[in-house]
Amino acid sequence: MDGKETGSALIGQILARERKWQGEWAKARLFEADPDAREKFFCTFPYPYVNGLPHVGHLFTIMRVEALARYRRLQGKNVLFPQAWHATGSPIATAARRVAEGDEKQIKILKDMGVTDAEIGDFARPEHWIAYFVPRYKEDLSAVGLSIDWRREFHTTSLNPHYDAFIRWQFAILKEKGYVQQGEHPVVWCPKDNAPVGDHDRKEGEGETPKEFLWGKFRLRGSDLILMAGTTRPDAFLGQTNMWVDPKATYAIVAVGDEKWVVGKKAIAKILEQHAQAEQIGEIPASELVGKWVKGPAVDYEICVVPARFIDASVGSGIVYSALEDPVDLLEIRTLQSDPARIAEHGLDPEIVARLRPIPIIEVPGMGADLGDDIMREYGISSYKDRKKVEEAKGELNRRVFRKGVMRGNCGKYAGMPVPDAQREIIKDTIAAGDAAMFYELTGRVVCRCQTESIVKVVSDQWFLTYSDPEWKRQARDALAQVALYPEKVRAQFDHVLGWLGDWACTREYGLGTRLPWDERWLIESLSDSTVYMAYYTIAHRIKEIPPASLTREFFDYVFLGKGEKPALLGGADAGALREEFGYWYPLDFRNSGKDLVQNHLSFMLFNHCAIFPKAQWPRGIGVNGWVTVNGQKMSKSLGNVIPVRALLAQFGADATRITILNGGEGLDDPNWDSDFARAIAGKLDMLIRQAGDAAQATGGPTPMDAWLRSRTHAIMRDVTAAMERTDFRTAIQLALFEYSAAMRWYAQRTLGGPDARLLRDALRAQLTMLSPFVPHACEEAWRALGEGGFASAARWPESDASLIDDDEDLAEELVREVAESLRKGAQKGRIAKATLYLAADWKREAYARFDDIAQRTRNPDEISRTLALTPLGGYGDELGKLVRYLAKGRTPGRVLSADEERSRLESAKEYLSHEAGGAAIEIRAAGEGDSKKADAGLPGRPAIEIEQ
RNA sequence: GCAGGGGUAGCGAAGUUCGGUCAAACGCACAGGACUUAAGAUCCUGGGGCCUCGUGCCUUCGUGGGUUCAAAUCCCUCCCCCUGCACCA
Repeated sequence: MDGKETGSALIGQILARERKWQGEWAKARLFEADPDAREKFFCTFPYPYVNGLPHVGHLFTIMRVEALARYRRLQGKNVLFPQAWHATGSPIATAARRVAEGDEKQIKILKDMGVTDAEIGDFARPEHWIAYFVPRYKEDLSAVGLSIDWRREFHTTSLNPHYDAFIRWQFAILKEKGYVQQGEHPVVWCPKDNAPVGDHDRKEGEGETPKEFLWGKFRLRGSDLILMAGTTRPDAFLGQTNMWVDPKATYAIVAVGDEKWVVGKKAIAKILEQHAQAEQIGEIPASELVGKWVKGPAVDYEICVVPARFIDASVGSGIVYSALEDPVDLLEIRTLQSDPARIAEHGLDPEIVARLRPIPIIEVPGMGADLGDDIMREYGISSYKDRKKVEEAKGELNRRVFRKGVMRGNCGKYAGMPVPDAQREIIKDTIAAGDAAMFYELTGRVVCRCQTESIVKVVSDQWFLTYSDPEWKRQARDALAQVALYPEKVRAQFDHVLGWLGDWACTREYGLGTRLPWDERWLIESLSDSTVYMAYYTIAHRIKEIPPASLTREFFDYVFLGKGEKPALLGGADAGALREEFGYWYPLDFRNSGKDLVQNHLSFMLFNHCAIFPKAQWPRGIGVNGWVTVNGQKMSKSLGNVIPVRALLAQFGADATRITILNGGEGLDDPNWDSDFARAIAGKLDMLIRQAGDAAQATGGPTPMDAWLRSRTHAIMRDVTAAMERTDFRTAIQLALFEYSAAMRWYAQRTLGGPDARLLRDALRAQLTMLSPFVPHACEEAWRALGEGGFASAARWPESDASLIDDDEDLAEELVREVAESLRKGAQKGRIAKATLYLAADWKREAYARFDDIAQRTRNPDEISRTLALTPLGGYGDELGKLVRYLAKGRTPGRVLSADEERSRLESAKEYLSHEAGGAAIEIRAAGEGDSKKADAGLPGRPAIEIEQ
């Protein structure tokens, strides 16, 4: 039999064991949570999108919920851990359509997930994706041994009329409170399909989005024409000096509302797509504009229209305004100013042209008033022909202005504002004043699957959740203030997000989901139908028995808000029981997700709870974690290292998988899946079970080491408990598994195999209980081997008894450990006949104590020496100096044991020490006893050792 | 670019809040030893350099500076990695 087969036999055994315990738990209904007299704990993992199977990334996030759920259960809480499935949105619908179209790529994706040829056809129907993936997803999570109450399982969308009714209720309330409003919204649009082009529908240009451009209105003197100039720098309106036009172009005159806009001809289509009615009513050559005066936004003076070689009438609006700030503009105006022939040719007034120069409006620290000149000097630019340098300089200047710029005193109400703030304000003000309009450009080329190039279209009847609403934001901040965050560090990010979140387009035209109750043309978008559904879990198992026809506004109002009379239900269910159950479980105590959801889902959850529920029902805890890496590598489809959960289970079993993933990291760091660790841990778990069996057979009575083991294990229990409270599961595992086991080993060594049987079993029981959130199957097995009844998963979390924790015990064992180590080393060099231990002199102990005292205020070695020299210890001169130098290196001693304490500990450890020294005789002497040169060399906690061979 | 989080030994990862007990916990991997017929498991030991082997010296915590008697830890510069920047799950 080769190694491989042995391995697979072993894993078979492990899997069988795990299945057995999962069966036992189910039989005992251990995880089915119903309201009772106990304190409750309600925790969730966001329902996954069911277009695939769980992988190691999902596993980490859900395991954090699982570990906490099991921990709280052991603490005696009534824990609800439910799970449901998300099908809302377009990916499944799109993928199903592709299957219907026979798309090879899509079919291959399904086959890679184990779908057979015969089954493929079924996936043309979106609902089949739910029917297929939900049971398999559940199978995987069950095989992990998660303590989920599966009775409450459900899936989203209109395919589940109960949930559908719930979401319609939620939106009815949001609408009523004014949090859903219609407005304009730019979307990437296919002119041929006449439909939005989502990322999934693109042949080219994934991730490209519409970018804002403000078009400023520059009104022509003595005319009703308005020159439109696009800009990304509206702050520069305040320093505007002139207009640029393309001298060779002929511009279009377009009627927009009751205004006549002058734009490049290509811009007409853009106006049509992004604004209402527009009609070309004429045209005007650039030559008729050059030399004319216009009045632009945000200032009260007029500026002159000037030709520029770099302007292309087919880009943007075709017209640009200038503040003569950046190198491109500056170089252009200077070449014009030094070219009288060209000035004449365009019929410009040379004096006016000569007067054109920048108006400093922005202060950038470290730069002079003339930003353009400054940056050109820095880049050593002398001519516009230095194209590359000019572009670089322009970019750098823009960056500096945006990052560090502040509006100068001449900027009126914007004076003193950082540039980004000023931009925001100016956009708002100029649009409000009718002096500007917002337009969009794509950040890059987008091509629809139908081969047509996409454009930006402004949809005017899109529905929004108004997350920009100041009052709503204020409430969300309140909700954030009262929520516990794990880790607390993410609060900064949440703070930022709540401020930054704007209105959210919450409806879609295409996909799966719930129809907007008052405008059935629209589907509710997937991030918006999952914001308060945790409440639905509390009644999910009971609501299934109620006919959908009974799920009215009044029903949900009563159950979730306690409003109105108890409604009578079809089918005889009692709405009062649902109301009670909701009241018992809500609010949510813990929700955990990856850090990517902070900026949408988790923040939305806070907002929507504020909108719908009273403060007492707002979420209490949010956990956030990093992104899993696999054996140190980033996980990605292209690297092919996205490991499905089922593959991990098959290779390592549930327990090893569970503990490995949680041991991979904590906090916001990206956790790492370490296959080597997973392989190694399986053996350790078996050992735990064997140890439990051995402990059950042990018969010994009390030993001198018992106080130490109690102290040590209770200290670890205390620390594990603290780590669990912080959801620092990695720390908890390190302590409960490795530190705790190390303590047990030391105890075994020191008692030379004769442990106190009761203490040993107590200690082991506590360890198994602490480990059961991580490796529950092995713990159950060990639990029974230990002779315990019931389940480790239903045991009582060990409570640390502070009165048993004695730091002196550790100190004393440290001493033994130190001596034993020296003896072992000595014994390696040759047989030891006798070892004599010389304890430290009392003056050294006093020096340690005084050093410790002084170190409270200073660690400066000179100062400490000087202070100590003034005490009676000063008489030890050089020796004292050496000691201080040694201690000042950083070894702050803290407490030291007395000579008597050291002596008695070493006496009681004599047998052990002798054993470690290969049977040598051990003698313990006071400092200076006898005439060995080692006699005075002992230090507190470190006796000098004289070895005779 | 902006916001947030990171960069410590072959690898993973503590330590950074409050500067000094940090050549750096713990684990994995590796090496040596014990046990064993052997392998595995288990247990013990070791892992920057130097030697006078110690209460020794030197060198290290992304880079380069600074503050301090003392910096992985505080301040500044730069480089690199992760997440998000929206209507998408």
